Formats: sequence, C-alpha cells, structure tokens
Amino acid sequence: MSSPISRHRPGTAVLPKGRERIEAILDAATGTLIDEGYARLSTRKIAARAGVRPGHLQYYYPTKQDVVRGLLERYLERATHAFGERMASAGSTPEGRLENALDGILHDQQSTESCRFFWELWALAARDPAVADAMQSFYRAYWRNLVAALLDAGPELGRPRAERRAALLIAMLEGLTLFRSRTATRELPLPFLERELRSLVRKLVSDLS
Amino acid sequence: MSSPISRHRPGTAVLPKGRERIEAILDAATGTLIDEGYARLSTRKIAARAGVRPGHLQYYYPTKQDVVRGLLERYLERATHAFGERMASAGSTPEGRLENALDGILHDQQSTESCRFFWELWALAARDPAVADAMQSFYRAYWRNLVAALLDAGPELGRPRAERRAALLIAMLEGLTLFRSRTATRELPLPFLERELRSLVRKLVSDLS
DNA sequence: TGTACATCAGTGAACGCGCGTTCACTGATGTAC
DNA sequence: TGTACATCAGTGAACGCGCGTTCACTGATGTAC
Repeated sequence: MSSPISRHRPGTAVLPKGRERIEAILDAATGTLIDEGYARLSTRKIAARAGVRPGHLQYYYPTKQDVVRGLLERYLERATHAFGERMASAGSTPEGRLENALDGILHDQQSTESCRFFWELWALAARDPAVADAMQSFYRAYWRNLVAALLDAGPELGRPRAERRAALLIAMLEGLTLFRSRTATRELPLPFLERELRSLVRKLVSDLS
Repeated sequence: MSSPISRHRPGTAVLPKGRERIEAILDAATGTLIDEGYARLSTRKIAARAGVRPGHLQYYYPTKQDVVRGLLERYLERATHAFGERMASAGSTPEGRLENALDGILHDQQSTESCRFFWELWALAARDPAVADAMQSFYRAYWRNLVAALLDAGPELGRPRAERRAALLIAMLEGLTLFRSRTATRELPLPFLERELRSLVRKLVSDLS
C-alpha cells in the first residue's frame, strides 16, 4: 500500500479523507506524468489536477521525489498484481496460460499511455536509485512469472535455459513498445509482428537446441 | 551535416570558428543529456559546458528545442553511418557479417551512456514530433540493414518473414538495454543471455516454420 | 450528551532560484576595391 | 598594400516566469471523560 510521509510525524494516522486525497494526488501525478512527461511534471500541476493547494501537497508528500516514488510504487504493485491474476486464472493447458499472459501484455501495450509511462520510467530509473530499485523488483517478479510459465509449458527446457529465454522474451516485449506509436518504423503492421512473435514463443518453449 | 539556424538569417554563412562552436555546443548538450537527463537539461548548463555565454547560445540555436534536435540529428547520423560501415566491412560469409553486426550492437550497449541516451530519446520522442521523426528514420535504416543481412544469410526466408524477424530482433536488442545497469533483473549474467541471443538469431535465420 | 483537547486536513502568502530568451551593444574576421 | 565596410562572433545585463518548498496560521474531525 502507498505509504506517504506526513508533514508532522512519519507514523501519523491517515483518516478516510486523507486516503482519498492521497489517491487523488497519485492519480493526478500519474496522469500528468503520462500526459506531459517527467520533464514537464511539477508539484504545482499535480496539486492543481488533484484539486489541492500547492502548499497542501507537502502535507502528504514533502518533496516531488516522494510523489513520484509514491505513484511508481502504486502503479507497479497494481501491474504485478494484475499480471499474477492473469497467469493464475484461465487454467486450461499450460500453453494456453502462457498465451493468455502474452495476450494480456500485448493488450496493455496497445494503450499509448502505458507505453509512455514505461518510457518515462526507464529514463527516470537511470537517475533515481529508488526508481531503479522499484523497477528492478517489478521486472524480477515479471521474469519469475514468465520463467514459471515457460517451465510449465515446456518442462524439458530446464530452469537455466528457461530463465534466459524468459529474459529475452521480456526484452523483446518491452522493445516492441517502440513499434507502437511513431518511435520505430511503422512500415510493417503490428498484427503480423504479433503473429510472428507468437510463433517465436512457441519455438522458445519447445526448441531444445 | 548539422545545420544551425542563425540569429540573423537562416541561410547565413558559418566560418570555421563557428563550426567549432557548433560542435562544442552539441558535444556539451549531448554530454549533459547523458549525465543529467532531459529533465535537468538547460540551455545555461549547455552554454557553460561549451564555454559559451548563455546569450551566445541563441546565436547558433535560437531555442532549446533546436539544440536538442541538432544533437539528435548528429548522433543518429553518426550511429547510422557506423552501423553501415560495420555491415559493409569484415566480409567473410553472410552469417559472419550478421554476427559482426550483432557484436557491434551488443558492444555499443555496454556503454551506460549510450543506453541512457536512448532511454531519454524514447521518452522524448513521445513528446516532440521532430524527435519522433528522427527516431523513426533512424530505426527504419537500422531495420532495412538488418533485413538485408537476414536475407543475405538466409535467402530462403523470403522478404516478408525477414522483415518481421528483423523487427522482432531490433525490439529484443533495444529491450536488452534494460538488462544493462539496474533497471531490469540482474540475477542472470549477461554473457549467458548473449549466448542465448546468438543461438536465437541463428534460429531466426534458418527456421522456416 | 456535552465539553475540552489532540490530531488531522487545508490555506495563503512568501522565499529564493534557475530557467529560456531578448536586446542593444562591442569586437573580430573576412572581402572588395 | 591599405582602407572601408559588411558580415560573423561574442558580451552582459535584464525580463518575466514557473518552480519546489517553508511557514504561521485556520478549520475540521476524531477522542476521552
């Protein structure tokens, strides 16, 4: 859960009203980060968007850095949770579960917002150790889930190979975000790319060479 | 070549001294972008680093946006050129050339600076259409080169399939930058990842399914 | 149930700062005759 | 070769602005008795 550092004492109580404010602030911060990027993100904009006075923001988050860390924590927690749910549900075969997970990831990527959000985070992680830590633990969870899914679908792979392939798969999926929007080339339509990706995943699960 | 917009008239001449200044300014801007990120990049820092007065910067680049576009143009031109050279040289077999290109890319990724630079660019491209355009034409060139290399090494692939696989390969390579530094998980050592990547590339070249 | 008090939530003015950019100006360099 | 002039390069002060944060303060809400 998001744990703001209050103005007065770190362990101070937060009433329902306060909890709502915190959510509003993190929503506003996330929205502004996505809409305008970190370079244009300011505490005053966040405050305005959250319907709060500039000075009041400091009551919940003493510094700008704290807000960013707060929103990051909340976002990644939710993402990790959603991913776990997706993997757990929709049982059927192991291969089917893997496909499900893939569907979910690719679906998330369709939103420009979530792509933008991660692009900002990658840049941010290079500057702020706390962001880097959060990202790392997010990717670790992501990776472990994928390793498990690969091993489930192809137990004969062996753990080391599954671990490497899961990492490559994540790299590819993250890199694919660049082919959304206009960053990378758009000469080849995404649906074809996705089909090729799925067949590649099938290879990653079965090929032992 | 970098084409600055002078203060007085767009088509104005640039003397040797001016050309040196421009290089110094772009060097300073690139360095600051890498060291501090776009969020902390300021014209005054660039000017200071380039050994130029704040007001003088505007003589060569009227706005901050112009400097950024200038440095981007220069950087991507150089990168494209270097990549082309690498592909052209070191003849031997088509497979060998592909390996060479791969070596070059992976080698570049070893520098934290170049990773950081691209992370900034991805975030930036989402905000500035000019940056997005530059990135897109860069990736298009990159992609075309890779398609040619794949077809060279495995003509039986056919162009459409080679195009898709080249795109996936680029996505994976770009995504791999996240496994450098601390952004993604570091539990599995990179050399192993790279070995797996190379064997995957061999599959991409030969597998027709 | 009413009162007193501690705690939580919110306000408004102000601070000092670095920013991007402008502008009138001076100096240096090239060019034409 | 010397001079006059156009052009290029560089200076320094100043502008208005939005920023992150502080602080003394007020209002609202919960809690103990």
